[in-house]
Parts: sequence; C-alpha cells; structure tokens
Amino acid sequence: MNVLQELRSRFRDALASLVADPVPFAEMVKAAQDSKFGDYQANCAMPLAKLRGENPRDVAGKIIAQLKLDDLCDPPEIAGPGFINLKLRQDWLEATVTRLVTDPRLSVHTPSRSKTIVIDFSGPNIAKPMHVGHLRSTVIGDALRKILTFQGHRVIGDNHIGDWGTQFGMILYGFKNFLDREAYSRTPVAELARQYRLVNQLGDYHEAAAGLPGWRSQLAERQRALQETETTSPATPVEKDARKKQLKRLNDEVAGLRDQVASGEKKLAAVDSDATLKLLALAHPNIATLAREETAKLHTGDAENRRLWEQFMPACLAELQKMYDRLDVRFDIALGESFYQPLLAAVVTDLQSRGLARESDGAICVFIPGVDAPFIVRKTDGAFTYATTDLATIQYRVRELHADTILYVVDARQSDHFKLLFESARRWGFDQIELHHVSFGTILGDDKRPFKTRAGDTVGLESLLNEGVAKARGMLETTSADFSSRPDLTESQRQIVAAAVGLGAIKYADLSQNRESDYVFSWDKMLATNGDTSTYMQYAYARVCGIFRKGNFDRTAIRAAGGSVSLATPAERALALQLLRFAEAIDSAAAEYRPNFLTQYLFATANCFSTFFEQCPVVKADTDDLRASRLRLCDLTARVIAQGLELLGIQTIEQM
RNA sequence: GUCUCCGUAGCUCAAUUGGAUAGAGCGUCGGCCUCCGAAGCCGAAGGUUGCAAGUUCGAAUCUUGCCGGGGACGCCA
Repeated sequence: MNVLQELRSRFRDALASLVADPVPFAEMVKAAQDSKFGDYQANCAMPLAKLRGENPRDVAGKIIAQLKLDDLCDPPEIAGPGFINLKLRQDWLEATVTRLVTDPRLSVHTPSRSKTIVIDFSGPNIAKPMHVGHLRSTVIGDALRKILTFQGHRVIGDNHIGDWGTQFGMILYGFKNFLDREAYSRTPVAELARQYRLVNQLGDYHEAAAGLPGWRSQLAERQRALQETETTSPATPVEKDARKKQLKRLNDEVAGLRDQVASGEKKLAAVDSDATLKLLALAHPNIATLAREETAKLHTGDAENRRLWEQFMPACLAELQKMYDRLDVRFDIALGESFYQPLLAAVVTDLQSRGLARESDGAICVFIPGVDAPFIVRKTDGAFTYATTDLATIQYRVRELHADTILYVVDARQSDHFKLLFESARRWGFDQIELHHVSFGTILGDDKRPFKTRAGDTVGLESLLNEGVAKARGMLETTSADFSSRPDLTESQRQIVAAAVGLGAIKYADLSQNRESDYVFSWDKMLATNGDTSTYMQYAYARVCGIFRKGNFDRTAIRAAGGSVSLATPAERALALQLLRFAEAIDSAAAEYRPNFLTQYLFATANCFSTFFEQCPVVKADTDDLRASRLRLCDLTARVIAQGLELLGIQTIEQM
C-alpha cells in the first residue's frame, strides 16, 4: 500500500461534500515537512476556505468531521492557519510493517492500468567509442527502465543506435583510402574509429584552411568596431544603455571569432606539423564532400557500401555490448536508425500529401505555426534527416510496439528538436500517446566547462569506468575494515567489491542530481568515504548483513517464521515509517521520471538505519521478542536498500 | 536578433510542483568506540533564495522589468 495515496483517497471522499472536484485538494496531502507536525499533513483547507469564503480553520474542522481514517491515524490536529496534521497510529504502523516483512513487492502495487512504455536511451554512434557524453542517458534511462518495470508497466528499453548517419560516410571513405589492413584484422573497431577521426581531422583541416582568412578579417573588423564603440561617449542615459548592450555584443562576437580562429589555427597546425598527415591532406582536398557522397551512396543502396556496412556492424555492436555488460545495462530491443531507413520515403510523401510538409529552399520541411525553425524531413540533396527517422520511429513504436508512452532520455540541448518532433507527430495523427523528452544537463569539469581530459579531448567511457574502479580499489585498500584487516578476502572478491563501489559511485553521482541541471563531475565527491554517496548506502547494507552474519541468523528463516514487529523507540518507529514509504518513493520517481527522488529516499533510509543501529542493539536486545522484532526490521531494511539500489543499477555487497 | 534553461549556505546540490522556522552533503567547530562494521552517530555555526516591483492568507516556486551565466537557432545527430 502507498500510504500517501491511501490518505489522499480518504480525503477525496471527505471532500466530496465540500467541493465539486475534490481531486486537486486531495492531492494537497503530503508527507509532513517536519516530523514535529506528525507523519503527513493536508494543506487543502486554506485554498478551499478561500473558494468558499470561509475561515480556513473552520473548513479544516469540517473536513476532519467528514474524514474516516481513525483506523489509520490518531485524531487529526488543526495547526497554524489551517494545516491538518496527521500521525499514523502506532498499532496500525506495527501491523502494516509486519505485513511488509513478508511482502515480496515491498508494498509497491501494480498500477490498475499498466501502460506500454518505450524508453529511448543511450543511443551511441557506431564505430565511435562511447564517451562520457553517453553516460547520463545510459544510466538514467536504465534506472527508469528498471523503476517503471518494477512498478508493473510493460517497458521496452530501446537503444536507438546511430548506425546510418554522416559518420558512416567518413568511415567508408577512410576504409577505402587509408585502411591499415593489419590493424583492422587485429582490432577492427579501433581501426574504424581511427578512420573516423582521421577523415574528420582532414576535413576540419581543409575547412580551417579555407575559412581562416575570412575569419581573421572578420575578427579584425569586429575588433575595430569594438574600439570605435569604446571611444564614443554617450550623452543621454538611453544612448549609454544602447552603448553598453552593443559593447557586450561586440565583446561576445570578438571572443567567439577569436575562439574560432584559434581552433582553426590549431587544426591547421596539427596537420602541418606532421608530414604524413600533410601529404594525406594535400592528396584529399575534397574529403568532406567525398565522405558525404559515401553516405549518400550507402543510403541510395550502393552495393559496395552496403556490403561494407554489413561487414562493420557486428564488431561494432559487440564493442558496444562490452560496455553495456560492464555497466550491467540491458535493452529489450536495439533498433538503430538503419532499421527505419526503408520507411522514410513514405513518411515524407505522407506528410506532403496531408499538407503538413512542403518544399522550402529545395528541402522538404514541416512548419509549425509560431515556430520559425523548419523541421527538415528531406534535405536538398534528397537525403533524409534524423527528423524523418524520428517520425518513422514514432510510427513504428505506436503501430508495432503499441506504445502508450515514449520517453526520450536525451540531452537538454535537443529540446527544440523534440518540441518540433512531438508537435509534428501530433499533427501527423499520433495524438493519443504521451511523448516525453526526459532531458538532462551537461556533465561539467571542475572549470564548469563540459567535462574534458586535460588535453581537451572528450573522456572515453571505458577509461572513465576503469579509473572509477581503480580509485575505488585504492580507497578500499586504505579505508575498509575488511580489506585492510582481512587477508583472506580473495583477489576476485576484492575486484567484485571495487567494481560495485566504483561503478556505483559513478552512477549514483549522476542519478542523485536533479537530471535537469548540469552537474560537476568530481571523483573526490563521488568516491568520498562519507556523505551522500552510493558507498554510504552500500555500507549501511553491509552493516545490516554484518548483524546477521555475526549473530548467525538466517534471513529467510526470519521471514518464514512470521511474528510481529514492535516499535517501542523513536528510532524504530522512524525507520519503520521510512521503510513503509518505499512505494511512495518509487511512485514519485516514476511519475516525474526522476531517479533522484529514489536516491534521496535511500539516503534518508540508510540514515534512519544508522540511527537505529546506534540506538537499538539487535543481537544483544533485552528480550528474545525484541531481538526477533528488530531482526525483522533489519531484514526489511536490507531488502529495501538492496531493491532500491538495484533499481538504480547499483550493486550491493554483503562485506566490503 | 529569436527562442530556451538557469541564478538557493564558503563549495556541490535538494526543496514532494504555491505551504508552517528554505533543507542535505562537503568543509568548519564541539561531543560519542569496554558494546551488532566510527565508511557511522549526536549537536553548533553558516541565507535579504541575483536585484526590484507585482499577484494572495502564504512566493525559491507564478507575472513583469532589470543584472549575470549556459544552451539552441535550415539542410550534423
């Protein structure tokens, strides 16, 4: 049972005679903000009083008169301007927690209407090694998939792999011109990635060479304009204001052009300083165009390119799978962009025939009233875009997968794209489904700039995970009670613990943020031996397990034996109430697609347990009954923490 | 230029969607191991929620205007 939902339902009944639509008022029941107010509070009397033109405390009294919850709660109290404070009855709490001890679902009920939810997450590009930019989508998406599945929905995790885009043209061009056959037979994916980087680099070189003179003169011109503006002296406040704005804009432009010139010069120098690269660059002046042509040939069915594509795919997919295995992330399906390729032409003609899309500057676009940007579904050169693919994907997910909801766990920077996509889809006839951009912010480095290596490269995911596990290992060797004092722990056990702690730290740091905001990546913070980290929860779990191990108690036997839980002390009551709220945490995390609600809950739960652990001896409890009751509470705590972490993709270990 | 997101303790972040005295972690200061794992627990200090108006019983949250920062803006995905 979700206690909060139950209370809301009771309030809905009570409010029915006082207001036409009681639902929004019943929703104003929430967990008490401060435990001194009780366990839950209802804030509905104030707004309702306003609606009825009555005194809020009187209205609160009327609500209480209608309320039927004496089986659940002590008599409600009216406080302050009209808050209704609720405290759960001790006997009810004890009986409910006792049932929870033997409830395999930890009171999380299956929803009355189970929905089919497609979650589109991770979405890496093939043949480009996964990097830190893929981390959030992968970790958040996987957690949402697990949470919604646990809730009882039919969830389809779909990896929409980028296997058909521009980067393939580069790989094809590189494969045909620069391939190191020996390296390719040894490590095919690494060699293909090298082709991608090489073609990209040479393309950038020519772009920089062609663009630099123009950029430089633009920069000089803007700098002159800036100097001129700086020397003017405005007479009126209005002029002063305008001048200030202009200065800011010019400064931004100069800074932007400076960056552009600097980055261009860097790209130029990188090739110029390397004789081999320089020769390659001179030999392939139109490399960018030619690479695009390779993409186009692939898309139009060129046999050779298609054959190569099919040759590349298995190794690339296997390489990705290695990373997912390591992260313990699973998908139900993985339909990449290529899968939808046969459907795209029909999508465009259908949009055109319905008058939704029209030609503009040679491209076919959907225009949404009120939005300037076009949604391009076919480019001037005839190629389709990811807009087309995304529309075809929605069509497929609705028709073939019977999706009620589609979640896109994608970077916030693409919010404009999704706005256009969702509106286009709605107009196209897919207006019965919920489309939701589960957006997230950027991972930043210490300098508040996007997270990069010291050399300025993006951080590869594999090296990131290696570093996390290595750092966790180092931390464990110096800090852990078991590691330092237990020579009997085998190397493989140590590796398992280090992996659980290191990967857990990386995932938890990400999941515990409000996903909407950017967050600063910090090894020190995520791998700290204290504070709000996954380690704290894993440690709490290991401490519970320590009680069972050292007292020689069998957890399954404890559950099987039955018997009740008594909550004599405040620490026991607080822990029990917290455990009872697991369903609320799951429901709220699922409702907003926000795993950080679950991490907050788990942190509070581990905290309650630590307090209980300090104050309530279990093995040495005063009586057998008390020990048995506390053992049940401990077992339940361990199950809640393990289940919660499991839904976040974080492992627990019994000894660490 | 247009659109969009953000600004909360020294630092990193919350705030159950308009509720009571704005909460955590880190850091700082003080207390707690003869006792189930001190990776812990208990306590203290720390705030004009960028600024200014407005909406109302009540605002970090909604409105408007400034200030400051990020991001996106036609054929990349």
